[in-house]
Formats: sequence, C-alpha cells, structure tokens
Amino acid sequence: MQKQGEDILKNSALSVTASRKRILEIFLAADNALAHQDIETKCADQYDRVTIYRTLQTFLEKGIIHNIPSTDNMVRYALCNEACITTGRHHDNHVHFKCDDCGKTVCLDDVNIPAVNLPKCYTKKQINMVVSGICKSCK
Amino acid sequence: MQKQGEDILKNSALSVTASRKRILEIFLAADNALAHQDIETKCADQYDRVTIYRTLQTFLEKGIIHNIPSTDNMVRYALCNEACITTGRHHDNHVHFKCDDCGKTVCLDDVNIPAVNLPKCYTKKQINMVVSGICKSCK
DNA sequence: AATACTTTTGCAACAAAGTTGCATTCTTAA
DNA sequence: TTAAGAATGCAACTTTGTTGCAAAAGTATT
Repeated sequence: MQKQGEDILKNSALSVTASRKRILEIFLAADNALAHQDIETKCADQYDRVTIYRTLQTFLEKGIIHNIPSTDNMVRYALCNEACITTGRHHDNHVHFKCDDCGKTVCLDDVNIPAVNLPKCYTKKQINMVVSGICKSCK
Repeated sequence: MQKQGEDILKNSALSVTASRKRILEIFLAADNALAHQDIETKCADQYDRVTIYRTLQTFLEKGIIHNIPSTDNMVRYALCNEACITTGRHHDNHVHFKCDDCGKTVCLDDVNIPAVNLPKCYTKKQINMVVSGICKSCK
C-alpha cells in the first residue's frame, strides 16, 4: 500500500512526501469518495489543514483524483482508476452514486454515462452524472 | 413581474414579503443559475445575508427553485419551471450546462437526462447531470 | 381598520471553510 | 553531500454558513 502510493506520486512527477503518501493511503483504503473534511478528521493531527488543501489541489491537477459535484457544499474526491493515472488522460465517464441514507458517495466504475445530445451551439467537454437514492448497504 | 412573484409565493402558501419578492424578481430576470453570492451582491444592501440564506432554503423546500451541483463549492439555484411550481411535483429531469469560459450555468429545459441502468442493488431517486464546455455566447 | 397571532427579519455572535505570504524544512538531482 | 527547488506549517485573514432572540412585518379575524 505504501509502495503503491509512492508509485503514483512518482508517475505523476511529484515529490514523495509524508503527507502526500498518507493522503493517498487514505484514498486507497476508502471505499467511498472523501470530502476535504473527511481527510482532515483522519489526519489533521499529523498534517496542517492548509497542506491538505494544497495536496488535494495538486492531486486534482495531476489527475490522481477527480472531484464529484454535490448540492451540499461538500465536494468529494475519489481516486482515478489506474488507466487515468498512468496515461494521464481522463476517461472519467462513470456515474457516481450518493446514498441519501448513509451519505456516502461512490464511483460506479462499471456504469458509463449515457450519451446526451445538446443543441449544437453548445460544445461539451465533460459530463458529470450523480444519481442519488439508496445504496445496497442501506436498503 | 412583481405580480408574477407574488403569485408564486401565494401558490406555495408563503407569506408575501419584500425580500422574497425581490429575490424572486432576481431569479425571474436572470438568464442563468445563481449562487448565493450572486444574489447577495445584488441585494445585500437591502436585505440581510441571513435572510437570503433562509429565503433560498424556503424556496428549495417549497420547490420554487432547484439546486444545481457543482465542483467549485458554489451550489447554484434556478427557478423551477411553471409546471413544477404549480403542481408541486418535481420533474426536474433536464440537463444543466456550465460554461468553462464565462462560468455561467444554465438549465437546458429541452434536453432530458437520458436513462441509465444501475446495478439493481441501488435504488435511484434522483439524477443530476451537468455538462461543462463552451456555451453559445462564448464560442 | 384594528386586533391578536404567527411568521419573517435583522442583528449579534459564533463556527467552519478556505486563502495567502513567508520563513522553515524536506526532496531531489547533481 | 550539497545546492536549488519544492512542500510544509504557521499566522493572520477573508469568506461562508449557522443559531438564538428580540423587533418588525404579514395574515386572518372580527
């Protein structure tokens, strides 16, 4: 696990630091998307709040994580899959699911976002789809 | 316009107050979705920040407006269409578009969210789809 | 139109979230 | 090992969002 985090950092040409490794570990261990706050509660005693902000920003820019929109002012982050990270190109076309009950947000890696046609005056670059409802653990 | 705002309030069984009318007017005049901040800059001199928060919350609960998720920590709000407001039932199945250039978010009322199949262990209640790219005014 | 009742508003005080500059510390590459 | 560059922690600050309560405004009734 530790090793895996280092590899990700090296592949993205980032220097390997304790906080980055730790935050990656947290993501690798998580089975759902994490908000800044979630990460902070897991390691604010070890690393400064500001460092966490900057680390998430860096990971986003390098395409190590992607963010998931929400209506609750809690943008969440999840690891991109292997292919994204290694190729550096995003094919982040999976659907996200947020459970109304437990509040967890997960990537449905196997569910692709269906095609949608916009009026041709719009140029689409990216699509985000978030389904909410009840997840399998909560039903 | 003023009249229209009053009607909306009455239909939703809300008391008619100056701030609510004003905020509705702002929405009626807007051609794009508005963040709390947008509304605040338009009328913070007239109404308290707290009132704006509470008014948006009330409008949401009554189904007068709906919120649009985002990855930038700026949840935006837009008027629901006539049918939503009068029937009280939401059929908010349209796609939203956010322009990467001008930053504006709009409802594409004519574009429906396409169907998506989830593994059957998930129960879906609501779907949000936000497409980003370049809007017609910016291309 | 005046009253009594209820709802909404504004204020104050606070809590949480996010940002910036700068000095110190850690990484990296030679 | 060391010099250069990058990342971190700290402090101070701004912005965003929340809560309780007294004052004001709206509503319904007579």
